[in-house]
Amino acid sequence: MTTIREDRNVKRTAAAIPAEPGSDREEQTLSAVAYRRLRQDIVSGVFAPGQPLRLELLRQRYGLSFSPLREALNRLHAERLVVAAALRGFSVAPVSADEMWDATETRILIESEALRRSIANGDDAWEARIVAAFHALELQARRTRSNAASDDDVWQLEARHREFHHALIANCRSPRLLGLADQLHAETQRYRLPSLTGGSRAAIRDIAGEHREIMEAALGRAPAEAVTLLAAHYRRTAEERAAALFSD
Amino acid sequence: MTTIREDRNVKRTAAAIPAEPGSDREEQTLSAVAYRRLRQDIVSGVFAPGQPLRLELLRQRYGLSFSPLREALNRLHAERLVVAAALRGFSVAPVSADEMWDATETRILIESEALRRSIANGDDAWEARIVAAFHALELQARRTRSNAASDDDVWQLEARHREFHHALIANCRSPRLLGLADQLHAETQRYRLPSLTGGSRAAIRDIAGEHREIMEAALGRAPAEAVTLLAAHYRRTAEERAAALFSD
DNA sequence: AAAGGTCTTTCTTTCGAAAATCCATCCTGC
DNA sequence: GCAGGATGGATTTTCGAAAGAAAGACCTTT
Repeated sequence: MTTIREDRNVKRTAAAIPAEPGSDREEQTLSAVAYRRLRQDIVSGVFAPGQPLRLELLRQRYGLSFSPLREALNRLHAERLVVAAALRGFSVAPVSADEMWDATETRILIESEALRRSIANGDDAWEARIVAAFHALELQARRTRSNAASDDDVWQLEARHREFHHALIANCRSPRLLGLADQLHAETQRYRLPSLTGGSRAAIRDIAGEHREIMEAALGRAPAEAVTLLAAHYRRTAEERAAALFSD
Repeated sequence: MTTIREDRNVKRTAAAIPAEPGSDREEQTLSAVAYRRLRQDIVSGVFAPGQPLRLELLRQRYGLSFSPLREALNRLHAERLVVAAALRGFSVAPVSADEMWDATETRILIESEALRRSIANGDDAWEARIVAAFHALELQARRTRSNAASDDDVWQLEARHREFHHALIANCRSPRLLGLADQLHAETQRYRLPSLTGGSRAAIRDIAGEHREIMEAALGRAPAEAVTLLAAHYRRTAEERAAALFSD
């Protein structure tokens, strides 16, 4: 009891300070905390696909009350990461080959268009961001592959990968396309294979090379080629995952 | 004692009846009621764009408590129909020419792909549904135009229009594309002009003719042509609305 | 022993109030 | 006169409990 009140007072005070730029800003509401943490835990597989998300369990895990949890679950439901059955609560959305391919092809549709527009609007800052993201991704990939990769290394690699793909389409000037790309990224991310993250199969595919080709086509203002390469990149990833997860 | 048992038994029995098909099924939860009604009221302009959605107001209007209202608002937030500011509540998403065009072009992207796939997968039932929807739309359009159109006529016309466009893409076999099409339909519907619904400008454009051409291209298995016509149809509508609403 | 119905348990959903926050207004001190 | 801070009312957000529904346990009856 006391601990809770103390905690909350601390947060209040912190929230009153107007968010120093550059620093990790304090979350504004508990609903936002619940949303962020739940999304992360679903995408990263802490909760298995199909698993019922019992409110009492979540309440204990996150130390929150029902209201913010239900709000977060409703948002995730709209994003297709959880399914809801009336009067029977929420579950993690199930996975299947069909769902994975639907998410993958929809992602290709969205990001292809976003990439075309991003190239058309491309400027110096856009190019610089892509080059920087590619470089950071390569460094982190090497770091993750070489020595025994820590969990943080794997997490960093995913963040760099996300940033690289986001940088490519960042100049498309469509808030909807960017939002959908983010959402579909989260959905496809659920099919990521733990065994492959730094494993042997990765060597078969020259992922870094694929990234480089996409980047060069984008910077060279060759939209058709860039889109073809990007689609192939995503389809290869999906095929790899389908083969391992659904044993086609 | 007895009363309690009776009450519970009565409700059990009612709930146990498995929702007679065709009849208006009882809404399962109050959250679902709140979602449906709020969405309708936002799309149809009962709440003006930008207007704050005060919870107390909504509570009185719908006779619901905070919890189901907040859940509905969160879902609508994910659909971009309402915007949320932390600790300052929800507002109806504002409208602008930029937003309208983003919604329109995104809708064209989604529905074009869905239409291509729908044509590729098309079967007899799909064709029949399109023809039936087109016919029903024409009848209702005539009914709405001829005599003094009642509010119900206008509402019916919108429903027929929605069903026609939905029938075209219904066979695409992608739950995501269908869901996004529905969502983007709601967003673009907000820019509908009351003055034009049965008004004079409608005569300038041969909307029924555009619909017929799209249908014929689809039934004739000419995906490229169908997609071109559909995109032109949506762009013309958007141009009309931009001219009237944002006085370009 | 099986079928059918009733009770118990578990869980979701809803409610109303309490806590926390924002915003506008007013007051104080310079 | 005005900047700056306190104050009050309106509003959102959160909480914990009560109500409602589903699933399984249990008991009766045949």
